[in-house]
Amino acid sequence: MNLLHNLNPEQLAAVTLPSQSALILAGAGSGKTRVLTTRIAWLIQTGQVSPAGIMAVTFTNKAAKEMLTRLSTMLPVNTRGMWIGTFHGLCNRLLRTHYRDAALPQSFQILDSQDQLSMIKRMLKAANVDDEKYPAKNLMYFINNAKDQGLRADKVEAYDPIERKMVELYALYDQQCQREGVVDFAELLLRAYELLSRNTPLRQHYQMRFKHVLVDEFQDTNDLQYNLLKLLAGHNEGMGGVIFAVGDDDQSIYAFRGANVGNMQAFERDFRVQNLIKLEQNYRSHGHILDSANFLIANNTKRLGKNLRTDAGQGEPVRIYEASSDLEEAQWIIEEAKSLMGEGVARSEIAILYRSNAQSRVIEHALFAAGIPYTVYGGLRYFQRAEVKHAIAYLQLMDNPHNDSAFLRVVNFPTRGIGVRSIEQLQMAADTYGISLYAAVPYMTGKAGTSLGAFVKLVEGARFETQQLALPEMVRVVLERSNLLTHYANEKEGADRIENLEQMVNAATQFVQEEGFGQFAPAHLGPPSQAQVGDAVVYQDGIEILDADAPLPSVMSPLSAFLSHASLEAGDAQAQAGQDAMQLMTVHSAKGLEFDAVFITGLEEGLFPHESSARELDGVDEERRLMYVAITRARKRLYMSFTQQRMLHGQTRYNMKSRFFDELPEEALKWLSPRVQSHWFANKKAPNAWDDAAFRNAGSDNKIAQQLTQKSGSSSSGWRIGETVAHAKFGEGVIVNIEGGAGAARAQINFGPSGIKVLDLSVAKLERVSR
DNA sequence: GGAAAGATATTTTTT
DNA sequence: ATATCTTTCC
Repeated sequence: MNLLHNLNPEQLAAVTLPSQSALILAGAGSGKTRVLTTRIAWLIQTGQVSPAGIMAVTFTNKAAKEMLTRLSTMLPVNTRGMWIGTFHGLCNRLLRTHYRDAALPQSFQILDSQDQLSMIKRMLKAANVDDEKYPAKNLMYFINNAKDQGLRADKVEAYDPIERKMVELYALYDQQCQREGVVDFAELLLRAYELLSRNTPLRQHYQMRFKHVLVDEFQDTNDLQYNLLKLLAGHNEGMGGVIFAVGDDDQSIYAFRGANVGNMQAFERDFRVQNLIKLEQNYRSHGHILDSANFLIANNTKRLGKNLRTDAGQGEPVRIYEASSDLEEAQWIIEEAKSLMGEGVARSEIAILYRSNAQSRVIEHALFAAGIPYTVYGGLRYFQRAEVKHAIAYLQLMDNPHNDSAFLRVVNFPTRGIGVRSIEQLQMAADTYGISLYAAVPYMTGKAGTSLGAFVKLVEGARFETQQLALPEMVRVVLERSNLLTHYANEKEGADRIENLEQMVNAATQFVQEEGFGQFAPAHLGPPSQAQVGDAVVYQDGIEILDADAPLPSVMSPLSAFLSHASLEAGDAQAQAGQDAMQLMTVHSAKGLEFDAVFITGLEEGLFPHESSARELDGVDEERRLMYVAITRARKRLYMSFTQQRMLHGQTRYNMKSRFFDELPEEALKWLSPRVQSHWFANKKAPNAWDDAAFRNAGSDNKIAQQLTQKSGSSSSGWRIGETVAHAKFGEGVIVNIEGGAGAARAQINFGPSGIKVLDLSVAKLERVSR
């Protein structure tokens, strides 16, 4: 079978590049994943590298899985042992293998964001810190931010007393984590980075091993991730590691969580990239859609530069609708969606996108009322649910009793008469001796001592009893001994929770099978020693290196592995009923997906671009990239909508239409509601709200528009709240409020950049812009 | 220990 | 409007 079959010239060039670092600028829908996986397969097939010499990094488990699946269809190799995974997954593997060198306990556990926050709250309380002045969330952000930049507390520069205190608390937090044997997400990466940078033989070992490092979504890397990659490639040591980075600066939408697009330019410079390949052939969208995307994104400066092209025809125009309210916007979406489904478009091929989650509600209501099946992306994932986290906490305590977060979560759940008072005492004892809560239990006396002692016995008993058991049975026993099942059985609404708990046995079974734990030593042998596995233990300069060919089961117990898995892979959201349903999601979560038809909703100033983006450096550029991502999700049909009036935080808001409309090519658009001319004011043209030609051209589409057009009344002044008007000095604005009766009416008008003005309607010269 | 009332915050998200 | 967290009261 020929791997290179059906690749276009750019793709082919990228796949078959010589062994040098390269940057692949891969536009939306340009076959990025295909190039990445084919490159790996090609390198292996041509004998340039063995599967063990490859590392491929992604950001999400989904992307990693996708890569593995595709790779195994291309090559007859066992992908299980390969180093393909997320940054966090691979760092976890590295740290498990070298836990001693990384100064971690063998069964260290991973805190998810929830655990991290609760741990910080606890720490603030214990340290008697004013949580008004130092909110736990801020501190968490501060700590993660520092770690994402590779900075320990002693390296963070503090410029004021507040920051100095935060740094102090950061140090305290790290100490506490170390004491408990837990690491947060950022710590996984930072630890791995420090491990490799301090331990030269180890670093060199991996540098020699990974001849080719491939990185997906490179524009999303943060500073720490980039530095880690540099380290692995032996960038400063002439180790000749080769990085194949694939990314798209135009789709960089995660600056808010530390992603640094600048890494792309830095990479080009640092690695003297001679091979910059642009994948600009788009295989997804029709012409008008692609033109819209190209036009829009051209408004961003600081681009590496890229223009997508397609062989598909122009296709349908992008349809735009101005609704009178959010409710009516939802109504319109449903009408259009129904007509699409009438044309044979599957429900699951229709996506409704919004900038923020709060917008989904109205749409959901409308869909529900119309009886159309839909699924909302996001929401609680399986391993995040309270009952599942409780069960996990018992397992965590059995594997590492010093995890205080786990301890506190279940010490009195289900209730066993251990109240706040007892916990306070216990906490004090733990603080006094600098030990974990679990370890402090023996110091407790009296009634508290008895009940806490009973809890410890419960955990120890469960551990003892399950020593001989395989993971799924172990889970089963824990569910029963913890009394979680009985507890929820007595609850009114406990049925779903019980089901989720039972589900955990299946999750464990599946995990054991997929990760190959079944064929290795059962749990009662404990984690197999390296000698038992006998797999490539290398000694260099007295430092023991378990070669990473050793699969996961040889470096950790099934339980530890399962707990890692629960933290690193939170699982799916709702048990998705397999039925054909419309897809609702934020623009962010739509990244990487594609649909036949896409609705981009709420295109209003303040919402999209979001108002908070105005405050951030290059914030609007990022919003524009977000819009670019949204547009490029669509294959055949694209709809955009905005509304004059919308409920937000319990208040009615009147927003202007999004500036992004002015950045789209007119000839690709079809305004379904009476046309709002762009830039008419700047061009000194008369407003022509009722563009008759456009209206007539709208044809059948407009039946819906007409039906839905708001008929509700204008005020006695002749103007209506929500209406867009133009003023000679202030430009376009939206009427936010009208005060006073006929004759003496004044209007509050939001002119966006010029602010909100109160104008006397009998004096001010206003022009209608729409309707 | 748990329900009820009051306070608070509300962009985007993965690991 | 609403969800979530905190305080207050039985």
